[in-house]
Amino acid sequence: MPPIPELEAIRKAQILDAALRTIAEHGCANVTMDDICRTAGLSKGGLNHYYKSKNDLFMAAFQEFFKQIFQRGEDTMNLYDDPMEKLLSFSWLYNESDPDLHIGYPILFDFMAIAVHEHDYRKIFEDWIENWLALLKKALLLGQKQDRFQGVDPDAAVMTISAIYQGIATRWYLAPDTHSTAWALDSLERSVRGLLASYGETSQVKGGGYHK
Amino acid sequence: MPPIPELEAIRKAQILDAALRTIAEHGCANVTMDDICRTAGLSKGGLNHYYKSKNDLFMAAFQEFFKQIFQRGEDTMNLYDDPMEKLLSFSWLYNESDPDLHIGYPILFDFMAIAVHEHDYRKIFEDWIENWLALLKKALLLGQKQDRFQGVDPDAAVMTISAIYQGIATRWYLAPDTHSTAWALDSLERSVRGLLASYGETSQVKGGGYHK
DNA sequence: ATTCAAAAACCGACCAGGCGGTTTAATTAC
DNA sequence: GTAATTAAACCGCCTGGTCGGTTTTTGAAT
Repeated sequence: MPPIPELEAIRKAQILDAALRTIAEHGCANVTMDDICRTAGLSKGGLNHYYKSKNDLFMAAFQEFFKQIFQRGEDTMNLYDDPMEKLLSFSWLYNESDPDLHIGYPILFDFMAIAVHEHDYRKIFEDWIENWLALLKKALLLGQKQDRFQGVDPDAAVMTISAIYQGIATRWYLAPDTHSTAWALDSLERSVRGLLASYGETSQVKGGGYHK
Repeated sequence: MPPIPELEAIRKAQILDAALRTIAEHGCANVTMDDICRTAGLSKGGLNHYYKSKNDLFMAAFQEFFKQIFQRGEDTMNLYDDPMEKLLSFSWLYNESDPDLHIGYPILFDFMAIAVHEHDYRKIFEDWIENWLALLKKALLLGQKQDRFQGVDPDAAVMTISAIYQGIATRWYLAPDTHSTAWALDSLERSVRGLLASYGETSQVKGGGYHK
């Protein structure tokens, strides 16, 4: 008989949270089940009751992670009305005083390294990206409904914008001494505005030389 | 007696190459010394003669990797005379039929995941980035000497350009089904041109709303 | 209300396998 | 013959997963 129906959900959330924090601290390669047990305040057997294997736990933890991060992005974007502000609303990714990010970035890097080799993990990553793109696309199409971003190819543009976010994030997090937050924010805005403007100037940018 | 004096250099190169290929195939977390030995055509004892520990070998392998990649970037860039062409000359990073890249990307992802936690690794990454930035900066300054890229802040701009390369690369490699090579090349060119143009339009892009 | 049985939740000692590193034996070159 | 280099057997540690046992909770029976 289940003592309380929601106990399982509580325990699982507790374990996933512990797993994510432990992975972020030690890195996937070095983390042991014992570490996670200790962080979660459970024994090996107790943990095993909810997740059969290490891989099961990791998969669940990563999915939970991506869900949370995306939710935060969506919520933050919805705070803005202006399409361009929506597109630039993910600047919270470059907030060095946000403790969640110091868990999130290590996990993301670890995850991508695994995704290179493991198909299941790669699929999760791809789906996550698809969600981001859909979110950005909504903002971009809203702008086009207001006669802005003329000539912009929505699908290609949101892929690029999202990639720019990621590129800046990579440098901002891994080489913070040289890549300041101010640089990240300025770069993001310049790049995104520049990209969108590039569609307006010419329908085909390829092949032509650059003449100021 | 060493049959040939330069045997050590040959063996080390052979081992490093084997290590890089093995890491790329299996991922850092799963690779064993035995794997590398087998790939290198050496025994455990033989390998141990040249590299005392796994960590020694990995450090050396990663340094070798970054050296090679950078060398290739520098060589390729030097094939071009036009500053803008130089800035865009790293498009070989998005050549899916280049077998070296299918070794390079896995290694880079693995390396970054480790660099998050290990200071020594992070330092190698930062130095590598510094080298790229210096390379790009040379091209950009050459352009400014030709009265192009006016108003562009060289240091900030090359950081952004380099970050854009990385962001596009991340998506292009990890989600190739949706992020085609054509998209990568087009995105790169649009983003870089757009970024550089953004400096010319206004000296301060921040704070203002976007009005088409 | 109290007792009791059954099921769920939880614990932690234990085990087998795999790993990095070491040591010992064999082989080669001169 | 000897020194140097390679090969392979070996060792000890660590880890993930198992498994019997223990506690806790529930619901029914008295």
